Formats: sequence, structure tokens, C-alpha cells
Amino acid sequence: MERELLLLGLLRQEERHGYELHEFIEQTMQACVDLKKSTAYYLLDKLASQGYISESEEQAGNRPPRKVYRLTTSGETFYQDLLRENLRTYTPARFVDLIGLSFLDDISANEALALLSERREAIHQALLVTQAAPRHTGSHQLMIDHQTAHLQAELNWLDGVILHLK
Amino acid sequence: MERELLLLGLLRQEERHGYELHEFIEQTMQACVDLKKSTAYYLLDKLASQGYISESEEQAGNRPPRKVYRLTTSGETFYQDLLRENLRTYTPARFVDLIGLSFLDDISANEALALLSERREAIHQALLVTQAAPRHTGSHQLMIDHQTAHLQAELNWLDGVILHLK
DNA sequence: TTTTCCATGTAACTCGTTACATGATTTC
DNA sequence: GAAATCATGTAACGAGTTACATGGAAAA
Repeated sequence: MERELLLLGLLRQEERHGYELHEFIEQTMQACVDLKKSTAYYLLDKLASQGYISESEEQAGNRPPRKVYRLTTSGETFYQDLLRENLRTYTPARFVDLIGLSFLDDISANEALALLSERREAIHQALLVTQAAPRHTGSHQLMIDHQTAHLQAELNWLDGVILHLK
Repeated sequence: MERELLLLGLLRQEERHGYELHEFIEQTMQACVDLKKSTAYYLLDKLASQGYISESEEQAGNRPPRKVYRLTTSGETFYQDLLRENLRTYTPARFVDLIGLSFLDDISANEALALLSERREAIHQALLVTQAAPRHTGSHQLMIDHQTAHLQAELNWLDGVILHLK
């Protein structure tokens, strides 16, 4: 339901059409969320059919017609519920992408060092990108701050492993 | 491919049957990986049909027959490739479960505080569980250490948010 | 005697991604 | 004239989960 929450929350601020929503998410939340265009359209359809948002066609000049969505009253209630549920409950993060670590001593320390350095570089890069993102007003910034803190922690931890290998 | 890597890596240490593998993962890696029984059986079937592991039926007393798997030569090569690929590349973690944060100022500071405290408690609990896990020999411990570091960082960060709300 | 453990599997379903299709319009 | 942008969608696929089925043996 997290993606639904995201769309509803954004539509609550102001009415928008699908393309616009996806663009916004891609540009300003790319560090934290990855929502594909087709998924966005699909979810908007679904939310509309459930009555949580209303749909109205709009034409801007010669451009293709857009479907503009706005939050309905029942959408507002739903949003409030989702938001509270989301803030309250912690879903443990599983780092499947680190499973290789369990088998680190199956390869030589030297090669391990080389591989982990590559990984370190990628994390560092991600950190720079996240930090370079334009600051936001209000709580939108919180997610970006969290991402930064997380990446920082990942770097620190990985540096510890690397140090230990040397 | 991470789950495949996990199974291959474990089978490389010693031959095992499906039930055993799943049990091991559940008991000793529960903080880091969550692999359902059916997924395990499915993956083992697949890996066997691809020739990366071999299958042999075994009977222990009156118990139901087991399928014992062991790594083949081609499985070994595959494993080595997967392992290196996994260690080298970083897949950015997306914390969908924190999307609500973006909308934190849609609710009162007091209620936000209450909700986030609940979340804090859950994280803290997860940290205790992870720390309580019996220590492992070799690099298996690394993943658990990572999980601990991550949870610690989450706690710190959340405490910052909570402090700011007060 | 009922529940739990051992041991394996199948079928249906959910969620999300990929790849593709359309078509006008503005920019290079 | 080609490419990118605006705008929406569909169909097929993939990974993984849920729920269910089986059936004997050991433990409560």
C-alpha cells in the first residue's frame, strides 16, 4: 500500500495528472522511491475505480488530453488511515543484495578487497547523488535525510569490513 | 539471483536436503533473509534442472524420503560468478516503508510522536533479537553484524526525528 | 488423542517490471 | 528530417507468497 499512500499524499496537496505525478516522483524522490510509469498509471486507475480519487479529462492546448486526479472524501479517510499505519509499523529491511558476504571467505582477501572497493565506490556515488538533490520544504526532506543517513552508515560499515581485510 | 547464491553457497559447504536448508536459513539468518519453504523447494528444483546441483534420494529410518542436493562442477563455476557479481555491485536500498515520512506534517506533532515511538520500539525490538542471535564462525557473522549496524543507524536517525518533533 | 515435526510439493494469486503501441508536438 | 517530449495505456512475463494437500512419526 506504500505506493498508493504516495500517490494519495501527493494528490492531496494538489490535483495532478499521471504523467506529472510520475515526473515529480522521478525527479524529486529518485533516491528513495522507484515507481515506473506503467505502475503509476495502473495504480491511478485502480484508486479511481475504488473511488479514492476522481478522474477528469483536461486539454491543454494541442497536447494530448490528460486525466487529472483529485482526492475524494473517501480517499481522504483512506489516506489518513494508510499514513498512520505506515508511520506506526516498521517493516524489517532485508539486505538480500549482501548475501555474498556470508561467503566472503570463499575467496582470497585480495580479491575480496577489490570487489568490495568497487561496491564502496558505488555507495559513495549514491551518497553524492543523494546529497546533491535540491532541498525540499517540509517533511519531504525527511526521506532524503534518511537515505543520506542510511548511505553514510553503509559506507562506515563497509569501511570497517575493508579495514579488517587489510 | 541472490537466493540462488545463498542456496549454492550453503550446498557448497556440505550436501543438504531442502527441509534442512530452509530450517538453517530460518534459524540462523532470520534477521537478514526471509526465504519461504515453497520458494526454497522451487529454487532447488530449478537449480537441479539447470545442472548446478545434483539430486539424490535418501531415506533416514521411517522418515519421509529426502532429496539431498550437492553442488556440481558447473554449479561451482556458477557460484563463483554469482558471488563475485554480488559482492561487487551495490543495489540501492529503497525504503518504501518510510514513504509516510514525506507526509509527516499532515498530522499533529503529538500524534506523529506517538506513532513514531511505536515504530521506534519495533526497531529496538528487532535490534535486540538480532543481537541475541548466536554468534557464527567466519563470514556468516558479517551479515548479522551488518544488520545490527543498520538497525543501530535506523534507531539513531529516528531518535533525531523524534527529538526534533518535541 | 490431538498437536507438532518431518518432508515435499502444486495451484492460484499479487505485485511490479518490461516491452511494446499510439500519436501529436516541439526541439535539435 | 530525426529525435525527444507529452500523455496514456496494454499484454506478457517474472519473482515470490499464500494457501492448500499429503502422510507418517514423534511428542504433548
